[in-house]
Amino acid sequence: MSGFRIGELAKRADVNVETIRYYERRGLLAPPPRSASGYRQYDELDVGRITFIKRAQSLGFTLAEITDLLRLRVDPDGSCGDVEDRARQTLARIEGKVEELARMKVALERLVSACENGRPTSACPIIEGLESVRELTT
Amino acid sequence: MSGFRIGELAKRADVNVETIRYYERRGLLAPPPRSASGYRQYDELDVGRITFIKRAQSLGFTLAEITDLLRLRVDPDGSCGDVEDRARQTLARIEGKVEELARMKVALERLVSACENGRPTSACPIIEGLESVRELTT
DNA sequence: CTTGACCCTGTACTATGGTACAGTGTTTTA
DNA sequence: TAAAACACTGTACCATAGTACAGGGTCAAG
Repeated sequence: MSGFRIGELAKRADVNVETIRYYERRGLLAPPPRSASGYRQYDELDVGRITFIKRAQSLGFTLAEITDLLRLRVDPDGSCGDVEDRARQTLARIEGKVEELARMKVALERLVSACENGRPTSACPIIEGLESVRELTT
Repeated sequence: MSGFRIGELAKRADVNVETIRYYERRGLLAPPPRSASGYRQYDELDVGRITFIKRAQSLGFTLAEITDLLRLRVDPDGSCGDVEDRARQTLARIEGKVEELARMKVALERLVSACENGRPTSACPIIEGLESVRELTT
């Protein structure tokens, strides 16, 4: 269970050292234990935490939303109605995102197949692709 | 086909007027025709364009990437190998995003069901849900 | 026992994606 | 026919998410 310092964590999670300290300031990462000389001590779990933050970000979540996501948990003695609500809201957002991605996928696949057939496409096939899908879907 | 001005477009696409002018400066929207007095003239298609930009953004694409996406099209006389490549790369990214969302979904669903059972969860169920999907199998 | 590679805090700067005027012209409406 | 209401350009400002020092301490290797 090797502990390591911030530079090593930055390397493993493929982010800047300053980004890690920034996440700590923002409350996305809990202040880690310190060595006798004051160096931050991390472990493998921290790599996962940062990777999660980066992925969530690439899916269009803001750091504020991710902060909230990371705090979502069922408390042993707290009521959990609120947690459940927020989790369900996020689930709904995720489903919406998946649908949008599916639409973009169809539009891009059409573009690729137009390519393969050597057919030119309209001025904006992406948007038109999305619109024609909507005709079929709704 | 009713043409309308920037304020009306902003209202229909639910964005700020300044955002539309900003997108034009950035090259995300082509400069529209102007009225005799110099007012920008838009139509329904522009609503779709802006809606697309907003959605792509919420899926984690940057304006630079969206600009590229919007320009993706098969040219009548240009070679299309490059267009196809870029479209395929985007398709791969989209598939990756869908997978990540699916993982987040599972983690959140587990959280909700832990909630329903009144069981407390660990310090960070979201990340742990993503990492150890097999243990505990709800 | 010093040099180089790290780490610390604190503060300043940057890029992206807008937003908000200021100063001026145009349209609509009371 | 005047005053809202809207549009124009240009420039300045803002929030978010980092990134980059400055000025200093720690520590292993040579």
